[in-house]
Amino acid sequence: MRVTIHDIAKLVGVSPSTVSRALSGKGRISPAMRERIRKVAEELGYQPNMLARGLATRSTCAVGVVIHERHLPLDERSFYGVILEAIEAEVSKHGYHVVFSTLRNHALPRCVRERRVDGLIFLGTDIKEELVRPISTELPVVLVDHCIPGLTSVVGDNVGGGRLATEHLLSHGHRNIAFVAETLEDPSFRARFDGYRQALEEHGLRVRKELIVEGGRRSDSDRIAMEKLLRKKKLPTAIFAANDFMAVGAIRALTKAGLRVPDDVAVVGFDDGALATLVHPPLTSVHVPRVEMGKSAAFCLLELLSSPKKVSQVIVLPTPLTIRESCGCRGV
Amino acid sequence: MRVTIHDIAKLVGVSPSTVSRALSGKGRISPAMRERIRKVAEELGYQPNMLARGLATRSTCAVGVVIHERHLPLDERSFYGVILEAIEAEVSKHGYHVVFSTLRNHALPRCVRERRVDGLIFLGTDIKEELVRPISTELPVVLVDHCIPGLTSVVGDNVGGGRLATEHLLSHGHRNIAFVAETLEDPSFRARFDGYRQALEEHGLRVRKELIVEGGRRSDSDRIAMEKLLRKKKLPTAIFAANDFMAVGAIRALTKAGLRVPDDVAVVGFDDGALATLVHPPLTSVHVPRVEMGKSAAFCLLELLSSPKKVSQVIVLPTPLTIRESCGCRGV
DNA sequence: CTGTTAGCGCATTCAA
DNA sequence: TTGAATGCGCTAACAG
Repeated sequence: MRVTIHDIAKLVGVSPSTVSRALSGKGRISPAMRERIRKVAEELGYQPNMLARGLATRSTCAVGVVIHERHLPLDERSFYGVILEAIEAEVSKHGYHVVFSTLRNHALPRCVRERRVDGLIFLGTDIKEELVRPISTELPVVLVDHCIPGLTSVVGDNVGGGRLATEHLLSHGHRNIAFVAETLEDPSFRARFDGYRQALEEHGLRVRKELIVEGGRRSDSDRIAMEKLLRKKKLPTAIFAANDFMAVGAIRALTKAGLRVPDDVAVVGFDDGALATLVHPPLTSVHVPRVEMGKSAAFCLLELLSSPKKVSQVIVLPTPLTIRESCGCRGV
Repeated sequence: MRVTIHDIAKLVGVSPSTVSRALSGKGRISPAMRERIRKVAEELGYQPNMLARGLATRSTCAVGVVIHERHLPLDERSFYGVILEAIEAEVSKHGYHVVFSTLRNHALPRCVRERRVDGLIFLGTDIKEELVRPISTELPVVLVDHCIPGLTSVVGDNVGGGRLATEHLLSHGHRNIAFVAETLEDPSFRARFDGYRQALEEHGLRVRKELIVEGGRRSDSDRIAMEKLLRKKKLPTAIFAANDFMAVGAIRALTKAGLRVPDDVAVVGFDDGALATLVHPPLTSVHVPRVEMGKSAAFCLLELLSSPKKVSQVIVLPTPLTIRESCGCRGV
């Protein structure tokens, strides 16, 4: 049995509540007594049982990080791992723990049912409003990479990034720019597409249906999409891919087809993750600040936890373009 | 305030302890009464407060998953994300939660100090024995990707995989096979190297120092290593890379240098993650069964949790070679 | 400033 | 089979 405040109280000759006050930092207590108790606690190797404390204070000092299983696996293609990690780094600084869980069938996560967490961060676009809104009335909730009216969320500037990428290709003189994505049903990809459209329209160009290809939500989505694209009679001179995975797939498919990147077809991706520098030519890509997104989400949640009735906000993080070579620029 | 067993008790007209028995499934109770209570609980939307239950039963229904910060980021280069996910999938089936945390400075993870978890899974090779052994006397511990005598661990067959990869290259007729790694200080990479050596020696060949290159623990380790290698007067005809990241870097560096893969230099990697099919040519790689590793680790831990004094074991998972094209085989 | 009392929500004796 | 009493380890309200 581990040492409790009772053990310390007995040893010091005070009451347990005095020990509690000395150790929890709350409540008035004389500095001398506090030091004495602290020392004994230290010597005894006392560690508070946070579950007990939580039961008494009705707080858990834990936040849930929930990701929908559709966004899995958390492998080389996903960037939620980095966000998870950033959240953990941030909340742990403030004494909070991370309960990681996967959302299956849009069912209420067990960690909230069991009241194991004080707040929740949802990762990804596949979060149903019907699920989140009821939760948000009981617990502070922060969304990452997704927006629901009235809820605090942290997102990258997908529209702006889409414009940036497209404008960059336009500035290289391209007029036939394809848009390649897994699916336009995903809100993030849709937003990136909107940016693409805006940029085109501002340049007096129209979105041409035959230049939009989707590969579907599947592991070989890139291959499917590129097969569709390469089958067209007239190939685009540039491709804006909705994420790095598709961009890398595009480069591979183009190379295989005997086309040179960027000379025959330029490619720009979106995410700017580790993949971008792993391919040849190095991928020009819209940077999504994943670490900042995680940090920011954690920060927002901690804020909500400390001041319950804070107003919700949408934090849009900038997504600058990281220029490498696949767009046709000379290597930096 | 959420509904508690007292509310149910009052409504049904029984004592709280009866409700507890009915709902927790433990203790004798008449089936009729149980059903009655269950129904009311259902109607009231009762959800047990697991922290309270944990305090009473001194169990948390949570396991900690700890990764050393050196193995971060959890980005496209890491495969611990997948393992984490597999662990969560497995333990959640049994009602357990995952507390995810990062190990900094080899300090005792807070989740164990605060007794928030019933058991612990350590991910990665960078786990000091001095840290883990004391913990393991208090809590069941399972190691993934790392071995410490007397502790249960789940690892891939690194030595066997190293042999397999090397033998495959030997079977292609290669005699000058380089070994490229981030660092041989890492036990996994060291084991893969040992497999490489064994295979060579069994074929009457010796390890040649000039064919072993390390890039160091850094983000551009692949570049550093390949620069070293390409500077040699005599190039190898094949490269066995200690992981996919280095293999991909090798392919990129070779391509850049005007060499063809696999015609001029064959390449085999290790991990067989998503990267392997993202590069051109598709990477032949030793498969590390990450999902199985996670599942297996979770299973071991759950077993230790249910039967406390189970003997420790080392589970070695097979690492077959996934043949694609970078080794010189025709595409499958 | 400190001790006493009374829970937090649940499980688990022991009687009945 | 059920109820009453007690405790898990800690905090908090109220006295003193």
